[in-house]
Amino acid sequence: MSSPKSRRRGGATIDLVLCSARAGRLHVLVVKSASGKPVLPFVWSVDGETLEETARELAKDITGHGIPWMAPGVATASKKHPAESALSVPFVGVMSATTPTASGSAWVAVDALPALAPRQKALAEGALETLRLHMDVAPVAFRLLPPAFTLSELQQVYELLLGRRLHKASFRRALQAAYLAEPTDEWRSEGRGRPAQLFRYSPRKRRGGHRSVRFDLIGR
Amino acid sequence: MSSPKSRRRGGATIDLVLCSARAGRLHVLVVKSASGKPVLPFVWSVDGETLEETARELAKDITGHGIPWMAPGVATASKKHPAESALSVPFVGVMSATTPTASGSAWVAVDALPALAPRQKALAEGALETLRLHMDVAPVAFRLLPPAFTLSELQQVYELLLGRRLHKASFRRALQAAYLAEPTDEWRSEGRGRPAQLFRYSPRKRRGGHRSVRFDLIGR
DNA sequence: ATGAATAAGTAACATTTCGCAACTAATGTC
DNA sequence: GACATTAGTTGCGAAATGTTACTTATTCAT
Repeated sequence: MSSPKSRRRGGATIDLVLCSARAGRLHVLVVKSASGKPVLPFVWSVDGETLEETARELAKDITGHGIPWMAPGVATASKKHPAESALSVPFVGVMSATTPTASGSAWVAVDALPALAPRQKALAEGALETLRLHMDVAPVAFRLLPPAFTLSELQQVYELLLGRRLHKASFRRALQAAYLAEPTDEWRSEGRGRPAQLFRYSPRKRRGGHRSVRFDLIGR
Repeated sequence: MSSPKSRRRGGATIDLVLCSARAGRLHVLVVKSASGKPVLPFVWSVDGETLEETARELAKDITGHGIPWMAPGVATASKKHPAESALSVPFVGVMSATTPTASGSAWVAVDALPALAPRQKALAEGALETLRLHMDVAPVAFRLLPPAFTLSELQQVYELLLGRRLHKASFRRALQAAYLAEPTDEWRSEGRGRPAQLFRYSPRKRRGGHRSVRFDLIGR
């Protein structure tokens, strides 16, 4: 897990919570530790690099791909870490469920986690909150999907993140008004029902773009 | 800065970015280090305590008061720290500008910071982003005010956080619809103009409370 | 005192957004 | 071909929001 050049700077590890959406549930990537137990990927903090740079390198080592969106999570020092690190600085990344998963790693649902070390379990469970915090301001939902996706898929991801069902027509109207997605000329037939048009994330420059006051979510 | 019981766990410091709003600008609390230079309050991470617990204790030591709202910031390992800590875990707290400031500490505007160590300067400059990230979901603006405040004061804090002017009537209607503030029977005369009624933050149980899709802020 | 200046607070109206239901369209299954 | 299933659209009433204008209460200058 720890490359030869790494030093145990500060006894802090960078822990990765890589997320994808499968079957309407949030999943995180789990690997096997040297002792065979399931762990979130982690690495000792490396001098001379940004924490996020280190996290992205680790992610690339594990998945073989760059991570389309990533944000820092909530640093945690309490509870037991698999490598006994004093402090974990988590990074929460998202990727498409269609990205091939390397052997030795597995996607597990966050609401049915295996026997992770307590700290890593808490980090994984905190990932959804981090995603929710950023989803209004960053293309989190879009990055949980492959480059081409259907609007139903996008809506399902939003429903997963928000934890509630959405209305189809309202969802599409709002999306269109924001000029965030562009239709491609491709269609996908999922078996039953009418084929769906594929869209691409392509934010166009918008006028206005001023955020308004939002009282409705304060205090639960 | 570092109490006798503290150990340099992990070479990580907890750095405090205490914020208040004064004259329409965001201010942070700066203290004098042993060598006389201005620094953000910090402490070496303490074993057996939650990071936030440690941060709250430090804040109480510095200000003499509890902090009405606090959130973890973005952990940073790059740039120079005043104590050469390998890693900073910042906490961003807010308090009323009316809270008496202890001697030896001073409020400075974030857009006119003194010669802080580069890392702490970056932490202070990142505070506004952290506040913005949470303001829709937590009573950040209310906690930047004293328990009793006028609606104009509240609006000014929102304008500071959002970075733009708001319309008075819309602001008040939205606030009323959210059942977040309760009028007191007190009024305050600020010198010129009609006296303003004082309000108190008192979130009442609301029906619904379901958050909606928000595309309008994605991708700047 | 009277009235200008200033700031708080309200009312009314146009515009936009949103929730909802009903509808059309394209595909697979029996 | 009838039917189930999923995608996508349309129209309407309700609710939220932006804007302008107005009223109320106070200080300050004359």
